[in-house]
Amino acid sequence: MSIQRPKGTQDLLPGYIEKWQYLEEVIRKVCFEYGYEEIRTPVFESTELFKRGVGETTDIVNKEMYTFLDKGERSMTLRPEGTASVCRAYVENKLYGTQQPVKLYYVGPMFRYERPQTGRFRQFHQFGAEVLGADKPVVDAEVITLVWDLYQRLGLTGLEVHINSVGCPSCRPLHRESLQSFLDQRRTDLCRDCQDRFDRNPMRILDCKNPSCQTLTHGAPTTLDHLCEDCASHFTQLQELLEAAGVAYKVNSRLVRGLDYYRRTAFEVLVEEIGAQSAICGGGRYDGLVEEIGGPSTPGIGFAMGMERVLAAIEVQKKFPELKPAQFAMVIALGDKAQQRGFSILSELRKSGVPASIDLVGRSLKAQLKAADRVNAHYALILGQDELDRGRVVIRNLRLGEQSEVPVSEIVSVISDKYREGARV
RNA sequence: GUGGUUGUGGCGAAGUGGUUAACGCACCGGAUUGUGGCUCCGGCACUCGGGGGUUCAAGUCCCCUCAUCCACCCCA
Repeated sequence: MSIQRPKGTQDLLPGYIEKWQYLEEVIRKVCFEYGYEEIRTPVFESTELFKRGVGETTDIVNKEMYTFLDKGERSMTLRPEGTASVCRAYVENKLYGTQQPVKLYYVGPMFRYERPQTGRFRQFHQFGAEVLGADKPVVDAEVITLVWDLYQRLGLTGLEVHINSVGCPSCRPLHRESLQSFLDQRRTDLCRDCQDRFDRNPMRILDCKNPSCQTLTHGAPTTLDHLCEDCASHFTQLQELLEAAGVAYKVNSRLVRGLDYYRRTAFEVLVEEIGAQSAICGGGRYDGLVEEIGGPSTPGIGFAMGMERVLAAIEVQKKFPELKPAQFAMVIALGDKAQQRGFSILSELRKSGVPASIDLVGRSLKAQLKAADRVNAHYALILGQDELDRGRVVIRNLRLGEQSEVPVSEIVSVISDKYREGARV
């Protein structure tokens, strides 16, 4: 058997790539309007960055990273997410020395070694945004609003925006303690994973999907019950701002995101209809991350959106606009002499910005018209020996099935005029 | 890492052990000689994912393997 693409990767072919281009276009537009600028960082980084930035206890670092040694024996890793890289770039390029906050976004491939399934790939794509250097609740609100706004523009419905506050280093220990004492006597009834989590990261038990863990944690103290004054007011203000912006959110006190760095605000956007992997966006505040990576103490918040999943949602909800690429004109030349003339006409058309093509494989007139039809061309410019002798070109309107003749010298201006008029028929 | 699903021509899809492996779509060509989208006709598979086995005989049964898809874990 011939070589095939690696498991969990995909070839994005013409016919579908237009949908990606459309999504990227909307993303860039929204980001521009919100004043976010693009950043591009390497697709691989020192392994250490992700160990520190994502967290040693996470599944991503423990079992999902594409790690390799380069020829200089340095351990490198294909980026599993974007936030760590953006923070690294912020520190390395001393963006903390510029006007704060810094508002950035990125679009690109991420890599995670996992078993593929619906909405999950080994190479997938994320759109993400990060705001570094601002800690007020408005920032959180703006970021969530951006996400919401983007989904609105894409026409998506039935979305659920879940928000929560996981507290900060000063209030989280209190929650941890009270949660542990709540669960202590039923500890052995928890699933195996949660028994591990009990000491390591008990908060995650709240988020466990195992039904028995869910009943056991029913009525358990949540982080919201233990927020310190600052965190509580931050969360309240966030909600007020989201209401002001018209974002339909739900407080979900069991929402605990997987990455270690989250602080205070955590949020997630879910859609049904796209399979078991229903989260199309996840994010939160990470005020300690930049420092963890060796930079100055800097607050930060951001999110990552799975583009494949967003596209799947747009697809099932049938919200893609008409995306039909069309060649405006097809030059149909018969014979070598006509081909030369036709080729020169074609090149003039292209110079004036008209999308146009010519037969490249020596097809018959009939076959060329068929081909013109297939690329949705508006006009066929027919040039044979006959026309050549008389210095004229046949213009056939393929939509109407009507045709007329025009002198060769005028053909380019006639067609480009029609193109500019945006001729629909 | 665990569980299940599927694997026939470019795509979709028949085929319930036995001569030349249906059909649809797509593609290419043609229907009195230079005009498309409809219709009609014709062309287009020597590994039925790969390997091994059972049998007189296997796409059809068994084993192994690879790939795929779906689900769990976790995540976007």
